[in-house]
Amino acid sequence: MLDPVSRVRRFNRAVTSAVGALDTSFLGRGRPLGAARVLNAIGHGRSDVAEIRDYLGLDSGLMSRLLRSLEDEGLVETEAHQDDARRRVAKLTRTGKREFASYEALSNAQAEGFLAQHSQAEALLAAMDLIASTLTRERIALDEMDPRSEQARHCLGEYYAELGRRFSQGFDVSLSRDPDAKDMRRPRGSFIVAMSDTLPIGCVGLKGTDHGYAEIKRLWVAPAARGLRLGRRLMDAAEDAARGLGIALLRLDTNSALPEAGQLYRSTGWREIPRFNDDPYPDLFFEKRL
Amino acid sequence: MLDPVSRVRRFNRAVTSAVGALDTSFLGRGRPLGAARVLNAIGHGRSDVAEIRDYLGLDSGLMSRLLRSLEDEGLVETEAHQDDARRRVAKLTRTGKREFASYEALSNAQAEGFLAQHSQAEALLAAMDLIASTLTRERIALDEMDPRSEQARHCLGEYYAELGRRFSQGFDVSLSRDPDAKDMRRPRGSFIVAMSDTLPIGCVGLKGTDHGYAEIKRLWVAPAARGLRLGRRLMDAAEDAARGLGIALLRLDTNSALPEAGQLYRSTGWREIPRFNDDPYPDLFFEKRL
DNA sequence: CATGATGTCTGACTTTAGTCAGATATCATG
DNA sequence: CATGATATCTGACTAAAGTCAGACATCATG
Repeated sequence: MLDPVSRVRRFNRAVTSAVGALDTSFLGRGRPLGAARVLNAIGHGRSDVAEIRDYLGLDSGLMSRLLRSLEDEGLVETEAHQDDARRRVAKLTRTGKREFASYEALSNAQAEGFLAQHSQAEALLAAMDLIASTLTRERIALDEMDPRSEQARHCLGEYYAELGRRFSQGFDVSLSRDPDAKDMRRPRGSFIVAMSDTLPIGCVGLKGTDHGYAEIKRLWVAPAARGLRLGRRLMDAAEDAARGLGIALLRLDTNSALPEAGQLYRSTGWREIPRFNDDPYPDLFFEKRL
Repeated sequence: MLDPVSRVRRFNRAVTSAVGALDTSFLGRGRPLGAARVLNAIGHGRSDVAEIRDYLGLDSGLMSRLLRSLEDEGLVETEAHQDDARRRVAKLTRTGKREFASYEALSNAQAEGFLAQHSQAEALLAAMDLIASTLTRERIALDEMDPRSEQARHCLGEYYAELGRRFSQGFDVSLSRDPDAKDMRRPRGSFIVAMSDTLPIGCVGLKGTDHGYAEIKRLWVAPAARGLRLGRRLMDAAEDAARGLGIALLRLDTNSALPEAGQLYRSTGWREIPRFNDDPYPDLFFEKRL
């Protein structure tokens, strides 16, 4: 059974039984799965009852009873929301935090055990990232962030590392015109990170200049997220941000060693123009009027 | 959240919710999940009631009732086992087969939809194969097969393709000493395929000769299964087969462009020897006394 | 062929999950 | 401050899954 559909279904079977095992491990602490899921949702920082209900897809009556049972166990306390006394916020008690930590330890041990099965953990992780990104594709959020934020810095680091691998002469940020963070923050510009769940998987910078145009910089998509047309989404978001800032003309530079980038630009209304800066790395220059 | 454990857990979350969605699609035919799972197990060729119960992890009482409900629907018939009238065998009626086909169509459509999400389906499939092989690692079966079987021929085809990619001069089977299938069948030799679920993911041949030794040929592990120490398992199985055939001396040839193979041989008791054949491709020769 | 083991079935349960219709308190609005 | 909307809770239910003890037929064995 080697056709694509069979391979996907083989994966589904493998994963379904693994998920079953994962569930039963969550049952190991003498609490039904529903209650365990609520406890863990609270532990992971979801405090609003409606938010938890929504996240877990529960009926309000069921949710209420699950919360009550956790309260009876002394793991959770609820109180009215500060701004709106109809809403309730749940938080863990000291015992609840301990219990949550046990679940966390269980999950971590499980994850470590899985990684340990494989002598090439990095390949395994890359495959998992790819699949998780695909599965959560429609939930990839493009968030405007400070270019100095942890998520942005992670993306930039990966971006530089990849340039270093793909440029025959390597890549040294200090030789390139590294944009000032201030230029990629409102009101001069913007920096957008694509987040899949908690993992940053792509970014793009909009860098304001004093020359009547803004530049697109640092477009990067994680290997795990390629093929999802995320580059296009990031570019669209950057252009939207530019319009919002009243910018009418965009420019960018790139390198012919990154053919997929050039192709993306050409297919989305960018026009090749002559060199407009003296950065040593790029050899292709584009412009787009919004 | 970029550490390995967080990445595994992100994958788990993504996959858990996807599996949930998969389950609800199985509910779309107006039958509880338990009954649907039994019906599909039978459709996939599991006929022994005990086997199904074991596969699905069901209590015998529950299993019995689920079978009864499928019988009441006219989808399944049971009869006593030929050799042992205590055991029961279940099979699908004509209506049952139609119903099973509907589930199959649903699963296939789901798989196709998933593949369509991704513009680089081959990368996605490779990642799924890798994870499925890892998850089902302990269920990888080493089966002795005819070297002409479909599974064996698939492995050999992949093996030749990989040699073609990795040898600087390419690889042409007709120039190499392609072993006769008869030499890799009992009683002269053996051919072993590693099966993960329905997917062949590795092979090794034991080729009998008339020179007082047998040769190990065609050791191959699918990219999706590398890192699981499957090469070692295959070699162990081949050596066991050789012992079973009363063979006391093994030889093999390989190429220094395949360093992982040479390392495996050296670390498992093989000793380098001078060239013992005139095949143009190998440049390294090993021997092992059993 | 008696005996204990095995595989399935039935009856009588429990637990968990989920649904739905109100009840109650609070909020936003005019 | 009356009114409709919103968030949560309670009570009363159903469906599905799972558990357990014992009944029954059949098998392997000495």
